[in-house]
Amino acid sequence: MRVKEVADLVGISVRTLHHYDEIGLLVPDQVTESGYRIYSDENLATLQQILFFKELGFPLKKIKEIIQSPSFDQYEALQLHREILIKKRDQLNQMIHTVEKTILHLKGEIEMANEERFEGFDFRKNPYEEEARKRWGDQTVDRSNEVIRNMSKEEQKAFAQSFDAIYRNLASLRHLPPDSEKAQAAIKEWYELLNKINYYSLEMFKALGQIYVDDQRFTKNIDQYGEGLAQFMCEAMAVFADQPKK
Amino acid sequence: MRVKEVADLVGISVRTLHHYDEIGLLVPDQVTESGYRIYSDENLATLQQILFFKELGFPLKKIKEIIQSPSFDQYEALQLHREILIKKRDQLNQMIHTVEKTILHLKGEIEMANEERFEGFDFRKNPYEEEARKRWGDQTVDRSNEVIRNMSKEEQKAFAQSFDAIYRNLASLRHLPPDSEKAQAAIKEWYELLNKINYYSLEMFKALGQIYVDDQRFTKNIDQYGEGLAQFMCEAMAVFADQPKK
DNA sequence: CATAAAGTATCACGTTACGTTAGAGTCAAA
DNA sequence: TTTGACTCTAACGTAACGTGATACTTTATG
Repeated sequence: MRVKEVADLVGISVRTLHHYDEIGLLVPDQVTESGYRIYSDENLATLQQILFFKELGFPLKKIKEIIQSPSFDQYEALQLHREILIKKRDQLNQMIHTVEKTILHLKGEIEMANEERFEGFDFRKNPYEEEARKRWGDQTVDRSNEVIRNMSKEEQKAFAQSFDAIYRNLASLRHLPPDSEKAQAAIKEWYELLNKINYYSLEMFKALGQIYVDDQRFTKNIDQYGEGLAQFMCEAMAVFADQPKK
Repeated sequence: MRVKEVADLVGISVRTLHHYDEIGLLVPDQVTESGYRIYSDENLATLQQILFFKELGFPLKKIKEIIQSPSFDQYEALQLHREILIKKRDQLNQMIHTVEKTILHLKGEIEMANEERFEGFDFRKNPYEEEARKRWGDQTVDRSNEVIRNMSKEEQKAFAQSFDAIYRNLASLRHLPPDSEKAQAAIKEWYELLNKINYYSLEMFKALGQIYVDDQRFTKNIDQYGEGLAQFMCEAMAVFADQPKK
């Protein structure tokens, strides 16, 4: 299928398909000698996933990460889609209820507080991002794991020891406030060590801390060094990332 | 209520509130001497409307037009909100069904065509725009009516006569194809006459033609000159607006 | 086969709706 | 009084296309 056919079938623009190709989000399986994009059935299946995540409010960059994640599984994604759609339907029922209450309020039949006006309406940041991260991990983490996998045994051992040392140090500091000098010094070491493996911006670093508590696998692993360490690190990493810029 | 309180209550950013004030979409009822915005309960009610239309995919510019339309009525808007929410809920049920079918397809239990993958998903342009236009009219039309109302009686009479003449001419041409030379010449006159009253871009002109058939009031009025004239004009105006640019 | 219209490509500026950062002023609580 | 939170304006940046232009390709028809 060429661009117009796909665009018409799906209800998006040709420009959108061009754009998705450009950014590597949906690359057609084939391109003719004259440069025409040919989309396969597989491309269409992927497009469905893309459009669904987009509908849920995910930025394209994030969608790309998700569907290209090693652990991404189409079947699992569809299960999530179904769950979320059901959740949204329930939310819609709540919204209908709120609007109905507002109508009654306008007719003077009931009282209504300002808070009630917005019940069921959720304008905050994409609430489904957490869900996706839990299922498909974080690309930065995945890349780090990849880098470590490609290290020599000696290098791996050296890093493992550094990891161990820092975890132990942090475990011994976890009774301190996350923003204390000692905690922050240890976190700085942690930040620098991670940046030896793979580039982490402060923002990524902070998000990683959040993953430590959100993802049971990380929490379990880290809390071996001391109960509550994952939570402590999460907070300390946020402080570190949020410190005033120099 | 000041910006942070409103932002936290509703789940939007302070920046958004600033932006809405800047573009005149939501202007706080009060501003302190130090320049602080103070939002009233009435402002919150308007914000609810704004956020709802925004959730439905309306551009802010359009939302502004709607809520500032002379015929905008909050009660009516809430009724529409309720209708649309119910529609969306039904659509969600369809989407759930489609996803479930996709899951079965993936498990090899059923066959599925490409078209079926996207059933219930609607990625086209805002489908609720028509609904809103029907209820709250078109700002350009409203402004034209306003201009005419402020004309002297002589001017009004002169324009009425010009309107009449063009309608009659077009009525006599409606058996021709909308893109015929004669039809297009008459439509050009119509375009120029309207632009004497109020500025119409080609895009607006085309949208106005659509209003002639969508809005019963216009259809009735125009079809007095000849059955099907509104439809004919709609098509001819679209041709005129879409003609190659010179 | 020739032609015209529809389809397709790339390029690049424009649009919309904020997000983000910076620097300065204001408010409220301790 | 001090400090931290809040608020303001200004302005650049970002994401995701929309739009218009120009040139090449494909398809259907006479």
